[in-house]
Amino acid sequence: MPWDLKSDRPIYTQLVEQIKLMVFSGTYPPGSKLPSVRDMAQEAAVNPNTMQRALAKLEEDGLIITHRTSGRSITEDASMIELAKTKLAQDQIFEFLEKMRLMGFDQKEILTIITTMAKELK
Amino acid sequence: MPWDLKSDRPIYTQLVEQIKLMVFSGTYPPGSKLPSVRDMAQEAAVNPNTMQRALAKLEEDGLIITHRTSGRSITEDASMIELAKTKLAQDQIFEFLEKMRLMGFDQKEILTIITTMAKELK
DNA sequence: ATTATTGTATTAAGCGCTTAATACAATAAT
DNA sequence: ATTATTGTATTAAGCGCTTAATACAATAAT
Repeated sequence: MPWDLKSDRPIYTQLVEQIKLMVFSGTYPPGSKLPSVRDMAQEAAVNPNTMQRALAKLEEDGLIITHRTSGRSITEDASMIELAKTKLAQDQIFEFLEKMRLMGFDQKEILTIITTMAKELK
Repeated sequence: MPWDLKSDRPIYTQLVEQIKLMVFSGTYPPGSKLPSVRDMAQEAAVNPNTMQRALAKLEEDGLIITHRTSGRSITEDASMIELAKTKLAQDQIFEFLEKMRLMGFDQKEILTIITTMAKELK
């Protein structure tokens, strides 16, 4: 099942984002083992080099740990994951509110629209 | 004043987005004249070719009209602008809600977080 | 001990984006 | 009539991203 990748942004940044979401949602719990670079690359239908680049970025951020020859795993630090999750959520909201503000919506309108849509999604 | 451009996405798409926001917010009202490609390029601190590309995209979307030698202007069709504005807003919200859902937040949490942040921004 | 799997590195090619330097035709401004 | 301004087009260069094809060292699995 190839992942949902658009062409309007570098692929590796999208991989970083999607893997982050999987970590935050518990698809890959703290301490769990990740598939190999090659397997993940095939799963996402990208070149291993590109997946490698995404994983390297995640390691740089401290979310993932590399064990030289036995693959990679998610950090054991659950509170750190929780922190990163909260930060991502806040960044998303801030960016969204800022864009809506620039479009000329005021707070009241924004809240009305979002509650309506949230309910529609069941 | 150079515009706020990041390096994680093509510049021309960011120009499209920012110009759209200016149209939606009324900075450039329906029917109003736009500065020349060269002027806008200098204002945003990008190459004229890049700005040209952004403007061509906006014209393709019908938001802007080109008058061969007397520059460009915003469409007179105010209702069409309003429609595009609403669509952009909904797309933003949908994308945001989807990302939050993938992170594992439920509706109630999302609404709590966003109302809190919206109030903080005054 | 041998084999398979791990992350990692390198090289070459192709692609789109961006910039820079020009040039041109059409026409608005003078 | 002349000049300046408009959008537009072209060419060349550089850059980062992505892929493909390999290769290697370390070590887990057998």
